[in-house]
Amino acid sequence: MTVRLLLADDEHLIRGALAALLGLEDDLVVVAEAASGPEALAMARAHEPDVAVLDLQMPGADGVKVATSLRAELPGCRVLVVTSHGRPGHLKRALAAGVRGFVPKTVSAQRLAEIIRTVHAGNRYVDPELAADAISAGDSPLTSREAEVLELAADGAPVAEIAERAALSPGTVRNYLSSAVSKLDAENRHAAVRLARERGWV
Amino acid sequence: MTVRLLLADDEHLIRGALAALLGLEDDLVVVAEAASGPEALAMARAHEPDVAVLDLQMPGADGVKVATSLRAELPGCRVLVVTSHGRPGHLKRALAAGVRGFVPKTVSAQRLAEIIRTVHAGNRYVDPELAADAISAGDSPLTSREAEVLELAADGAPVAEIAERAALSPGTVRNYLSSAVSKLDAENRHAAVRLARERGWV
DNA sequence: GCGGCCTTCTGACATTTGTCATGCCCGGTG
DNA sequence: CACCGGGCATGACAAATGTCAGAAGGCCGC
Repeated sequence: MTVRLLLADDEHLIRGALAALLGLEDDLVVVAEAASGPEALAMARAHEPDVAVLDLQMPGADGVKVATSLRAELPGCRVLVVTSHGRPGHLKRALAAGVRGFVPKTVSAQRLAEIIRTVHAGNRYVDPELAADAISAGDSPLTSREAEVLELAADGAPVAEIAERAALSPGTVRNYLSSAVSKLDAENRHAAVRLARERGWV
Repeated sequence: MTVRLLLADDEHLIRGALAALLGLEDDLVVVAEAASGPEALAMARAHEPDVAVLDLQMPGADGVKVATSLRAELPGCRVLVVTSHGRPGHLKRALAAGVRGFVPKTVSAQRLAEIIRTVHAGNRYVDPELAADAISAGDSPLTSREAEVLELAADGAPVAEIAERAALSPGTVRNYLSSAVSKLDAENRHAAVRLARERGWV
């Protein structure tokens, strides 16, 4: 019994190479490839694969967004996410989106093939190292507004602009930033943004 | 006549897949693989490949640093850099380090094989799109101190800390930051850092 | 329904940044 | 040699930011 695969990754080099390698396994067959989020969705609808192997960072819509849509449209399609930068928060969000497997790109193709079979069999697989990171990083201590404001502060915008974009008073924005900074034990808002990014909380 | 290759990339998945695909070409043979900068250097010394295919972002030492060392130790070894995020400044630095080819990971393996041959023949190859970006981005308008201070400001450290780490007076640091911000036409130092990063100037 | 937490605001204050003018020392260039 | 640009500094001022206290409304759980 063969497993029908969808591969989605914006890097042609990797996608092609992966397709070739996985295709060598005689129980795996790559039925579709995509280079962006929307394309991955379209391909999934058209080919109804058994397992979708998605890169986390793609133009258009990231792996988690695609996984969410896929979950709704093709419940029978298992989703496996592959990523270069394993941030703890991403793992959490991916699992919440119904993703069945989460692995870093540092695994070998051989290993990936095994994991694809595991996922196809209905089991879950999460890279042990990433899982440990996610557990040790814990949950975000930020309230939703704090996270929202912090995100708006990410590109170095001044308070006035953040306030406008969040439809809040400037004073409130400063209060949220201040509490986020103290919760994250950062020196200032910019360090806070960096820390929250590292832990995948924004 | 076969071309002996060194592959260096920290992502096992990609490196392995690439090795397999390039190995299919009958005039290419992968003689060594590495997962980090230092390992790449060691492998190069041990196997003396004709062409080294290096990822730009690797633990230990990045592709450009490795290329520089390689240039000195193995002048006969051509260097080809492959990257996911094609920042204009990186291209410039890579060429300055004696790199013969610079391509994004969005090319196909087929295309990469051709480029390897091109580079091995002594020619240069730079991805046209990246070249266009590099030209339109122009040279960095920052003096070396401005760039240095901006880099130290990257993780959100306060002026006092930057001053200490750069062995400068706080006032001087602020002057440099101020001039960098105005040269980059940014709203504040943090936006300036972001812009400089995007253009590959830090 | 009371206590607790989140959201939202205001006002006040200390600190940090951003900006500008000005000055000195140095290495190169005409 | 005189001049200029870059590196480095200081001092002063305005603006932005960080911190704190206080207060009102909403929602949830007990």
